Amino acid sequence: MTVPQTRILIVDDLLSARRLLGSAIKDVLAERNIVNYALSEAASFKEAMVMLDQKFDFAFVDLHLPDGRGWDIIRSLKANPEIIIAAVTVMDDRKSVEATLAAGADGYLIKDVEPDLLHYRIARLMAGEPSLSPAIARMMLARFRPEQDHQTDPLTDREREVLCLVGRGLRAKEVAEQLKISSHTVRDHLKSIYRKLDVTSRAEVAIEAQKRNLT
Amino acid sequence: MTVPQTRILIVDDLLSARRLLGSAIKDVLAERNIVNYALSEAASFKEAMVMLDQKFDFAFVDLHLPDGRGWDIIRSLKANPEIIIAAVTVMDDRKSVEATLAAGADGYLIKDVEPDLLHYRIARLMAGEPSLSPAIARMMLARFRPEQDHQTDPLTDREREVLCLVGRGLRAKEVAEQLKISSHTVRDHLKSIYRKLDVTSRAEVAIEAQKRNLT
DNA sequence: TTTGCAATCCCCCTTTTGGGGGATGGTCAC
DNA sequence: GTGACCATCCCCCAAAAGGGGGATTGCAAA
Repeated sequence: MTVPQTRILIVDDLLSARRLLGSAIKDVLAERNIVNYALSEAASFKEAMVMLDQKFDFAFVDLHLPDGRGWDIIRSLKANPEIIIAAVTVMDDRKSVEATLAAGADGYLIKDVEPDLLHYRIARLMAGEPSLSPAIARMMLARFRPEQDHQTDPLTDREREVLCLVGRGLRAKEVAEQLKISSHTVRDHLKSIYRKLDVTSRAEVAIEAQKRNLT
Repeated sequence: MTVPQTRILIVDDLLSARRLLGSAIKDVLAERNIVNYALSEAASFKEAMVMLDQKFDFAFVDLHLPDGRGWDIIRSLKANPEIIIAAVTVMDDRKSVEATLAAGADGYLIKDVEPDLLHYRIARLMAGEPSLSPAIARMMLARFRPEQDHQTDPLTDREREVLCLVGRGLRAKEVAEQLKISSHTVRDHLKSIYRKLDVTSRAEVAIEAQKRNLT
């Protein structure tokens, strides 16, 4: 029997949460006929940190620990690129979600969900598929949509074009060549953009362009 | 009986694909005890365009039509913000996926998938949850990860600080005040950043800062 | 110890920007 | 036709940015 052991880590300060997750995970493992596994648990940030030198195949990490940030644990665990990590937490705001995904999480499980759904998501996750709770997926989708309503956007079409190009880092002269207009005109449009968006530099314009997904 | 009718649109140039989708959708509708529905089909971009004045509750749109781009259909349909749209297509590259989500799609179904899974995803989608095929979800996740390893990052800590502030749109003088150093020094660091990142303007620096999540 | 590099400061110069002005022709609504 | 925009072009000027140079301190590695 030289089947490599499947190593799983659960990080959560609440015993009940660890139990719930643990049993769901065991169910999934049983379904997949995996018997050779080791399930480790950490009840705090500190406990987790001392386990980080070990290699795990899967990790379920609560983001809000009393003594530390789950994101840092995720980042450290991802030093092993093979690992699959799920963030486990209550609902969070957009910035937390993005930070979590940026840290390297492959899934984002909302805690208080029906057991069936939890089981399903864990199964998918362990099969190697990213798994996001619907609310999280919705946030991610929103990230890709140009957020400004076209009604509220005070910019004209031409100004948006200029915004886009300047947002890519082009100088006035380059934008002028691209649009086949005078560089004077480019700067005029830029002035309008500054006025309308209340900014005063190209760096800010670049930021605005990013916000509007005009890359 | 004044229950409002559920209106569904399928856009695909292949008859077989329309049949497959249609039957899966009917199954889901049956499951949810919805009998009062109308299923419309369009076999081409042109056919779809003439139907856009109608209001639909759900739409399943193939992206690659012989005579037009599915994205444009999605964008038009989204004029009704209540609609739920799924892009239906074969696997695509990252830019297409992003364009699709930006156009307003709530789901992204890969065509040649097991019928069970298709059924499941459609059910989820019609329940109002975003639904992405695993491969698509993976791409989206990748979008959030900082792509450069910190090892390869040639910038010093101080330079990263400057990068961050300039990336927020501050001018040299303002950065200098913030860091309590001379504006000369700020510009020196900026020069190093330009050299190391191979850029030549603050706008580009702002873009880089965004990429690195140093907002 | 010498070498290298990060961090700090300064000077010079040219180009670009930011902000103000004015001008023309076009379109669209009232 | 008279405003109200929009897009286009131009001028001026001060400030900022971009790109060289040189210099010092301190620290860590070779």
